[in-house]
Amino acid sequence: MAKLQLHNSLTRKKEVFEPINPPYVGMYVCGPTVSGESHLGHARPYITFDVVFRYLTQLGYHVRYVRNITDAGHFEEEGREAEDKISQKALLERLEPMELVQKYTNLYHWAMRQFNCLPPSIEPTATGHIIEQISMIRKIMDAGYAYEVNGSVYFDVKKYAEHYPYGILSGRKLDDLLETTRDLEGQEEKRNKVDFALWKKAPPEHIMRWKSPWGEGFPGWHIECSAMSSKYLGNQFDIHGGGMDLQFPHHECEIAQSTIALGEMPARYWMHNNMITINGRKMGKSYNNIIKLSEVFSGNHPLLERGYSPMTVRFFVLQTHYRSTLDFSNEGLQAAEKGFERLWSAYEVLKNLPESGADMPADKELDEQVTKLCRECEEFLNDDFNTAKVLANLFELVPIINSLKSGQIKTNNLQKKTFSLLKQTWKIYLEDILGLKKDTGSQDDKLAGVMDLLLSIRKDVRSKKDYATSDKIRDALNKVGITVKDEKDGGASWSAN
RNA sequence: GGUUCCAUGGCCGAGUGGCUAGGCAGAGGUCUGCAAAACCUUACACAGCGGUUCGAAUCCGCUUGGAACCUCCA
Repeated sequence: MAKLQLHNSLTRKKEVFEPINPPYVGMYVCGPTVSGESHLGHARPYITFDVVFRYLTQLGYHVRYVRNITDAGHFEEEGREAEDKISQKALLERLEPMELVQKYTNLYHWAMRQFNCLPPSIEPTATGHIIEQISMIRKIMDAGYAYEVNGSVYFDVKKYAEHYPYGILSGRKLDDLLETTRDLEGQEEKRNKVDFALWKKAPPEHIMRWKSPWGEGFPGWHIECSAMSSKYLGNQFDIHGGGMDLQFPHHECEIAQSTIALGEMPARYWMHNNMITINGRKMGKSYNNIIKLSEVFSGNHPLLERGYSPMTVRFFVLQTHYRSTLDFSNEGLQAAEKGFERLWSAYEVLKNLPESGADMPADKELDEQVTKLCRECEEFLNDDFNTAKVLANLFELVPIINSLKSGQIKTNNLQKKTFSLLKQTWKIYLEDILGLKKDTGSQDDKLAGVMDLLLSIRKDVRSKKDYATSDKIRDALNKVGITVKDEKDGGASWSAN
């Protein structure tokens, strides 16, 4: 079996994946800040790492997948809004901070279910781990790499960089940073502008606050991930994932914190997904170009021609390699929608084909082609999770599957084992690993019953060549969004959109 | 300004030296009462200029254009 290779941001190379304690794998992925609703850009890492989680599991690893919820709020450390994002918004919305956090956590979970993302093994919250964070800060202070000023604690980056490779992950050089970092307000307390906060003193109006050895305050921007990942996965674990925009400073700071407090780098493999762009520009609050997930689904947004289903979005994301940027467009989504529909209906056809095949394939070439296309899927995923290539192979199998159904390709053209390999491949890759599923339409049993009746009436009138009535039924159904397709054997199928 | 990355056919997107992924849209055909679907065939490409090589979308250099990070960010 080929080995799984993944691109390690730390070394900027593809490396063979070797877990620290096989068959166990620890994976930590930076989760959302639940101070607002998730947008399309957020969907990418969660879908990406869902596939990583699923594939590692498929390979037989016992994966502990930890994905945090940032509910303590990252404050805008340097200036402009020197206040906790969550509490600020809470005031505006006249909600309790935790009420707000709960609301958006629920929404986030809802969106993840829509995308068919498996829940992580542990989903720790920052507010639930204040003690762990404080204790980690203390270790860093004891080691002499952090200092307290006016009830806040900062990490001494300059000192750290004298002994450790600060910038190892992001390729930054401290000197460059010292030169180029802008002068912003609220920096006076720091010894150097590259220092970052481990603990922040809470101003009087700040609602979210906890007691600490340094007075009342709240944890700094980066410490929660270090504290929680080490608590649940150990000082060093296998994979740390997140968006590329977290590589610096967030993940670089995590490395510094863990190196001092725990004596080693937190993760061996770092994986970063690229951004979703819109008109070539990253989707983000500061660019004012975000489309919330609920808006994507409903189509209720000026940039959207209409809504797109969660599976369309998932498919759209998986058609691109996770380290490339993915540009949003209505055209792209609509192409994805059609493509996915075609792929999925072929899968349904395949599922309904009876197990068959010959002992010796009548068409050896075809048999080999099918086998190759199926087998390559594993190879592609092993090559840094190339979901795009897996989908391409499945698409290449679509005409073969459809022809098997229509009889243009006889089932004895394939070997029995090839036939079952084909079925297995689609089940495992499409459903289990890529995590795609049928879009849940509005169909219910009652509708299905009504449709059965209508189609059977229509079949009767067609047998009498009463095409006027036949077309009337089809046209009327079309108007309410139900498509009827006549099939060669005289039957008909329908689908609602 | 510093660091890093990208530039593929009408659109989206794989692809790290030779064997021209794939999807959507387009064209022609088969099937069909018609339609849809399906199936078959098919046009369209590697930003520009140099270089390395028997051979480059793929390696190197330059130019142009774009992006990300350096501020919260997936």
